[in-house]
Amino acid sequence: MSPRLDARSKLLDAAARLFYAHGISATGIDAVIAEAGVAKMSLYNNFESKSGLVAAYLQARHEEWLELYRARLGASSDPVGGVLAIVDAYLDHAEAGYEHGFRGCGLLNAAAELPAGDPGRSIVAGHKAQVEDLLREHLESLTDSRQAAALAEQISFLLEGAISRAGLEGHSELLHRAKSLITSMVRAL
Amino acid sequence: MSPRLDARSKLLDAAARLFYAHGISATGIDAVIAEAGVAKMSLYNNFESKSGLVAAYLQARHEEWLELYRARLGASSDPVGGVLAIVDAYLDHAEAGYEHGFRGCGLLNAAAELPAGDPGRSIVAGHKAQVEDLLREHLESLTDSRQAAALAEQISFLLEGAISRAGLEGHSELLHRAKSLITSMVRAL
DNA sequence: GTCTATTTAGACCGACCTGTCTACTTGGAG
DNA sequence: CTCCAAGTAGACAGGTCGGTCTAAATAGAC
Repeated sequence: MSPRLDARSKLLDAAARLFYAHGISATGIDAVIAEAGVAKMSLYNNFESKSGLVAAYLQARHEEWLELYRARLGASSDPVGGVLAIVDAYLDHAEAGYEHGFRGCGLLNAAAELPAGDPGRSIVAGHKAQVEDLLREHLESLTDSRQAAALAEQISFLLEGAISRAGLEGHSELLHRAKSLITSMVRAL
Repeated sequence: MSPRLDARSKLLDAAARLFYAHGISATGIDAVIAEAGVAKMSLYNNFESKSGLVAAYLQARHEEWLELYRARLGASSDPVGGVLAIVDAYLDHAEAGYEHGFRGCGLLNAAAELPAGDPGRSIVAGHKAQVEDLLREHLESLTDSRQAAALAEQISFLLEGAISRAGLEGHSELLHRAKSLITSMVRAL
């Protein structure tokens, strides 16, 4: 691994921890490089600016979720399992060890503090749309496409709400309740 | 109205606009007093610190929602109308004129950028819990208390998710879709 | 008209912000 | 061994942050 890539990944790891725990604008450059253990110039050699680091952070969170999803999907590939893999990906995220507790979806939290026209908000909106799309694809194996689309929207709302509420409470219990609700909805098809 | 209270309400109005549009940590003291048209010392005569202003802002958003809800509730007081009054309160909020577009629930957005132990997060969690409680009370007139509690949780998740997604897209369409979904769920009881 | 409480504008403080620059060290490829 | 890209530590700049302070203006109570 080239040292340049090494510094870059150390910075992304540090940003992931600090941005998630304390928020983006509350986290300064100096805190990120101290947590990463690299020099300030290594940040500016790998990213255009703090905004560039933020964009990379958002992209990494999206890809991290996709990997959790794919790992869950590998285990079972029937349509019901596919829907539950999406829920479980969020559960895995919620139950990963966080220094300061679970605080909800990192992407949604980031969007909440980005200004109205910021490109980062599009990344987040795209992630949420993709999740709904994956839900719809699995559901189309279980019912007609009209109902699949409606159910995908409904389940994505349920999931989103459960994650937000769970993040406010700091633990994953509400997310488990959403999972059992979604499970019975999908099994009834 | 005493001038002191006048300055206080001008500050709260300005904070409401700026905190909602640009986020809390991205909004400086100087921006708030410029928007309010008052002197900096008027802020510190009325609030202990910026955190004090933020806490008052959160409280005001909660009370603002309660007033929207009560106004909607006055129109129709059957249980179904009670549930829909809650949804409509959020719709009224979403469709109020915002300088930079609808950006979701101001309370949830604020919580997203508050650090883990901040008392402001408890205010937000309390608001969400109270909304679920109001839902449950209305639903208990329509079904047994066990199902009322389960449905209240489910509807609060749906609402929360729809608001977040709608905020990402900048308009209230998704919230209308959630309303029609909730309407048919409640009418079926 | 006088007194008192409040608001005003703005200077000021130390801390922190993002971002740049320099000068030195390191380590792997040829 | 040499070279060079990448890393290092840290000073530095210009700006903004939250918060304090002062002195002048103002307005209501008496």
